[in-house]
Amino acid sequence: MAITIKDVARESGVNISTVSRALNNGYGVNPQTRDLVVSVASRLNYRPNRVARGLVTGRSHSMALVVSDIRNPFFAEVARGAADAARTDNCDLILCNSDLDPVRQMEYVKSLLEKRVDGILMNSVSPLSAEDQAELVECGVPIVLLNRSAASKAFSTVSADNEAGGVLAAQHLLKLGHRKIAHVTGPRQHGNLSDRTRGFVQTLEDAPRPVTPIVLHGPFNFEGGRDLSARLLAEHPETTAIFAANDVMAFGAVRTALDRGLRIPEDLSLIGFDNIEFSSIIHPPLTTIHQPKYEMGQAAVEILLRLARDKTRRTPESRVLGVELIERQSCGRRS
Amino acid sequence: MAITIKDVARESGVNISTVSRALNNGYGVNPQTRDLVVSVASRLNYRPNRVARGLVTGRSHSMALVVSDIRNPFFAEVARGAADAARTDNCDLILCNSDLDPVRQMEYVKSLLEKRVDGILMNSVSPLSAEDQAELVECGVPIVLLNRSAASKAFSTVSADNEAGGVLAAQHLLKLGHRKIAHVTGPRQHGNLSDRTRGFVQTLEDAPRPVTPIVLHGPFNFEGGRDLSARLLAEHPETTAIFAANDVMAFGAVRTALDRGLRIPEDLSLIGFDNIEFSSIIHPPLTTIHQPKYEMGQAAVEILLRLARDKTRRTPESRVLGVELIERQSCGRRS
DNA sequence: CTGAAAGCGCTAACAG
DNA sequence: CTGTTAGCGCTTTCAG
Repeated sequence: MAITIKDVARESGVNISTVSRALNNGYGVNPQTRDLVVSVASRLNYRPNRVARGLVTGRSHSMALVVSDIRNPFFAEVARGAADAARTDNCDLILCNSDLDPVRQMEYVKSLLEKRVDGILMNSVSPLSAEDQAELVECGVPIVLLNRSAASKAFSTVSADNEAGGVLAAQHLLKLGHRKIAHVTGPRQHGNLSDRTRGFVQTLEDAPRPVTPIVLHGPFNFEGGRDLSARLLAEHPETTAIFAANDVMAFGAVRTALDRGLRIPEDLSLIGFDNIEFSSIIHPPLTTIHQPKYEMGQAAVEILLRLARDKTRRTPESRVLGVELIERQSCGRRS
Repeated sequence: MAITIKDVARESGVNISTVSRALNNGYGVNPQTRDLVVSVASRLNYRPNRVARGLVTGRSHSMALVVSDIRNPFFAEVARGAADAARTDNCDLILCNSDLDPVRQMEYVKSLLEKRVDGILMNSVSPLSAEDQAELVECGVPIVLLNRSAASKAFSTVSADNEAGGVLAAQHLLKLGHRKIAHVTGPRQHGNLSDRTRGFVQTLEDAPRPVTPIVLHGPFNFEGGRDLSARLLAEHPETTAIFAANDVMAFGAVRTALDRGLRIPEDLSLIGFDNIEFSSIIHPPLTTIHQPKYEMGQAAVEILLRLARDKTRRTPESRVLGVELIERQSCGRRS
């Protein structure tokens, strides 16, 4: 069996509680005994059993991240921010992939609750039934959501300022003189996306010389971007600029443009959203709205940590982080 | 306080050990009492405390994944495979990012050992000192490495057949008639990479009409691929094909080629390694050697699971998974 | 089939 | 400053 606090106590000739004190806060213990205990512990290669400790303290020192799929570079970046923030409090991060399947998501959450995680960071609760959502609110473990959803008054949330991102995209295109503008995006119900769309459309319509963009909804992925923009350019070949709801959809639009022999940005301007790493690698480097993904993960875990400490007043807390226009080479003046 | 097994016992009028039996294996308990207990438990919304259980059973039901950076799409894919495999045994996956910093890596490992994880999946131990490596071997927790390193006889390992990948790349280029061939890769000490290089170079040299490739070492990233191939093409403009040690380096080479006005594959053929998602999205779609990343994560966790069960004979176990040539559009016949 | 009791390894009062 | 003691919530003999 592994070596325990008892062994250290016996070997140092003191009581286990003294060992515990010496090894933890260390205060209220004679420096000499403390040193002795510490040296014995290290000689025996003692490793405190944190699960035992967790049982008595009620804190597991672990947080969980439930995302649809870690292979999505957006979530990978969030995960890194979350893991780094967790580490500052000696917490570790449990990774769960839900594929947005409500059943899987609840299975994971239940298992996490049984493991007594100190907090859960989730990308969405919208696929969940009302009962399941209610259960989460009541469960006693702090939860922060990675967006603002209808149900989110009861949850803490962290999100980027999606609407402002839409505004930025519209302003940029307007400034470049575009008048035939389109927007390809994901499903209508998607909370974050409709904020982007709203900011974008409104800004265009409120312009001195108003523009009414064409808005197309489809799958929120590469194929969606590719197919939607193919349809768009077939029906509206006069289009000079496209705002894609995220970078991957923009990549799909790039593919379509290339396939149709269009040059970017000479014939078609393209603007994305997210600023994932590959937007600077792809050709042409993509102009996009930067979302502070790392910082979002970080902020979420910071909230979780605070909530985990204050077992008393646990008011949901929300943060909206700023976005930024990253000008690269996929947008040009109206041709 | 949360509701415990005692509450369920009291409410059902049986002893806690009966509750435990009823809720777990359930065998050796009267079906009637079992049903009663189950219904009471669900009525009270009882959540078994797995940390308490872990304390007595000695299994935490969690695995850890220590990678350099989850934002690397390669590791994200491995992570997904690992998480899915872990889930089949109700284990969860703790994510740690080391940035290949030996200090950080050992900090994480120690913390994981204290948490009594059932196994650790690590991308490398080579940055660690000999003492640290020895400590890992002795630590009593199964460890599997994501490559075959010098020290790895003592560890279980899972890796792709890197050498075979190099062979495949060489054969493909040879078949297309290339004679002026180069290889851009990462640092010399990198175990996996030297296997790729060896397979590649040897195949070229053993060909009926032997070719001696130019091999360039540099940073194992986009910039490395970009800068190395820039140097290469400046000094050896006659080069018609480049094998990059991974896709991201290949993307760097694409950038360089485009910057120099070269067309791919007409003027320059390019082949990568990994088959990350973006290699099919980039233009032109990249021909590459597919590494079964998901399956590697999966296989590693399967080994860990087996080792975690057999606390007795724990022979390190190794698996080498096959690779595959994915033909896309970045390679053409010698121009 | 069920109950009683011991104990996993640790922390946290409470005495002294 | 240090030892004693009582658990944390659960599983697991061992009796019955």
